[in-house]
Amino acid sequence: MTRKSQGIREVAAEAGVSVTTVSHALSGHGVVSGETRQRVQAAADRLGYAPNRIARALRSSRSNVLAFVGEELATSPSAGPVLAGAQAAAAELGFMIMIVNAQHGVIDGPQVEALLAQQVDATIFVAASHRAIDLPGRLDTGRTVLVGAWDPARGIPAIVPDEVAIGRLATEHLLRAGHRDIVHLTVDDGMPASVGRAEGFCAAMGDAGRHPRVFRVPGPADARAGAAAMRAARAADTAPDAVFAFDDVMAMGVYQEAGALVQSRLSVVGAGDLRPVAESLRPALTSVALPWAEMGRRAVAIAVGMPVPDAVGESIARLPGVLVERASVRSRAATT
Amino acid sequence: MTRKSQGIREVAAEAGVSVTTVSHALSGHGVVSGETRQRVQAAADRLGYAPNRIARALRSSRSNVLAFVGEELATSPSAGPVLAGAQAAAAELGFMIMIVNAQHGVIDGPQVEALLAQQVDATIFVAASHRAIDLPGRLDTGRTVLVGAWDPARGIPAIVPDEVAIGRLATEHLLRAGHRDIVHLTVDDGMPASVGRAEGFCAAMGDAGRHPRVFRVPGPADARAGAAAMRAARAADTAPDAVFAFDDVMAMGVYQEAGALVQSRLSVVGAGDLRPVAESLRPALTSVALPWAEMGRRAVAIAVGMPVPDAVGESIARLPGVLVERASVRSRAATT
DNA sequence: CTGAAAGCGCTTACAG
DNA sequence: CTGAAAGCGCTTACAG
Repeated sequence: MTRKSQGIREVAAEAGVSVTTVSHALSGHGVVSGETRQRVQAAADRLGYAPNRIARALRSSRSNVLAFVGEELATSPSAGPVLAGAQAAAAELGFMIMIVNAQHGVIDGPQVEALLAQQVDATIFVAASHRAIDLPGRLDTGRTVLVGAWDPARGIPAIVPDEVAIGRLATEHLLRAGHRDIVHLTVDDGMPASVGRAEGFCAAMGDAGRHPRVFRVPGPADARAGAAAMRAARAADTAPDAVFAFDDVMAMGVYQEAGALVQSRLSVVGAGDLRPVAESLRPALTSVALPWAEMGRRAVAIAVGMPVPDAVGESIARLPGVLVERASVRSRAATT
Repeated sequence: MTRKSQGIREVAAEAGVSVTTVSHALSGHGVVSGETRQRVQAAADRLGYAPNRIARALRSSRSNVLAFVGEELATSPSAGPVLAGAQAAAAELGFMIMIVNAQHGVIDGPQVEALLAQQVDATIFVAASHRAIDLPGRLDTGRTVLVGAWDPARGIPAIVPDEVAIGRLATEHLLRAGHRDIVHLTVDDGMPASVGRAEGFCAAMGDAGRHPRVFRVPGPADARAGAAAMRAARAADTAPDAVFAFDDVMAMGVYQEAGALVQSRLSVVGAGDLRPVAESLRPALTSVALPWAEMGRRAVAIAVGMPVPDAVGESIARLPGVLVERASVRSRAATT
């Protein structure tokens, strides 16, 4: 299996040049004649040679590995998609990803030390929920990027979903379908997701000249909350013809509370694009997908391109969501 | 931030010993007097020294990093939990985890090469669905363990869920609750999960002296399939008093098809413990959780303890699931 | 354009 | 028990 260690020396011998030249030719860093480069490449191919990344890292002090510190890797819906996006981007750039899990929001000290001892080139911290955080000092190396969170106290580059745009997107989709009496069902937890989406909803309704009606219930944003909010909306109101729920799980509560209506004439859109839920509901739920994979990709791009410590400027990038249309929005003759 | 590189030399100077002694003292590999060890330790602590893992890896040719190759990291429900379990176990053992994603079941060649060039000590391959696979040759290094899959052609250690035990567990729970007319709703895809769980169901029913009735519909195992199977069961049969659905999503279909019954007197148990679904349903769904985190832990234990290539013996470990009780199983007077 | 030499930060025989 | 020396496999000034 493991071929008898083919090192740079064997390649040099095979190509009839020095190891220095092999290094130059293969890394593209030195200046080598085209002819030599080809001979070296051919020799390397023949031997199946790939430079030892450990040796390279030790010598050059660039490991080409990125640390991925994820909160609640096991259960957070964002963890997998962000990680997959980051991994893909890293692969394209020749980087590997090393992970550590932050259970219950706390990062194991020894794990962080190990990461640093591993000489990672930068670290990506991924929050389980969109919020402000206080990054542990040891991680604040000047080569860190935050995903799904930001650190108000430090100038760390962050990349988060554009919650306002997400609320707008959902609402405008409903408006385009001809709905006018649209309510927004959400939770009063004061988090960026709920306040941002509500804000986007209100803005879109305002632009359309409609009065935005928002029904907030106490969190957490589960099916029970969705049902409760729907109940409140029906009690307070002439029947709405569409609802924008804070997320897919709350939308599921809407189905439970008003199943017959949803079957017949109430349109609903959720957010989060939680596949097993959105696809299983009937009618299948239209939802705004959060840009998790893209967030992962961007995080890697920033991390890799990051100049040396303290040259980074503070900045928060907000990424839009994307609408995933399924069957829960019926179009309806516009009546104003 | 980054302290001016505190190396083993600085520690040696601080402790007034040689670097050799520092290495011996800190690694625990050499024989050092207790007094010396303490002096070294104190010096290391004072300087905040942690050995450079890259240098250590290069010299000792043990990187203390494990490769985690996961299929469909973004969407597989098992990926997160397995990864979290593996990460926790690795941390305890002083190992780090490096990940690569296998999109659509294919592993990027360059990525695998990079993994090997990274000198990972072993690799853990995690399948998105329980099945037989054919591990890419380059990964078959003699230091690989499979999770959620096995390779019939090679003697690679594998660890999978015990589907039969899972079927048994769900069924026996229903039997213990006093149910007798229990049906199993599943899919005819011939995969280990569906055939194993059905087998466990039949065995448990047999033990209880009941005739096992299994309704199979064409896959995939989505809510539509669950509803169809439920429809078939009701058509074929006097009404069952309980159903064991292949998984939580099919169970959701049962709720959709027979909502009133589920509210009033039909007990149901699912499998997979898909949180957003199981917790959102009403009544909340009792489900058998798959042992994903434990599978991850075990995989790491095997990987770390793995002797040198070709000393490994073929073996498949099957782990039981655990019942997560919620509200969908009512107990009922036993009537035989 | 090419190569001899030093060295990244450790660990590991090997002597003492 | 302790330490001087070699060396892991590369890259990187530096000469030629």
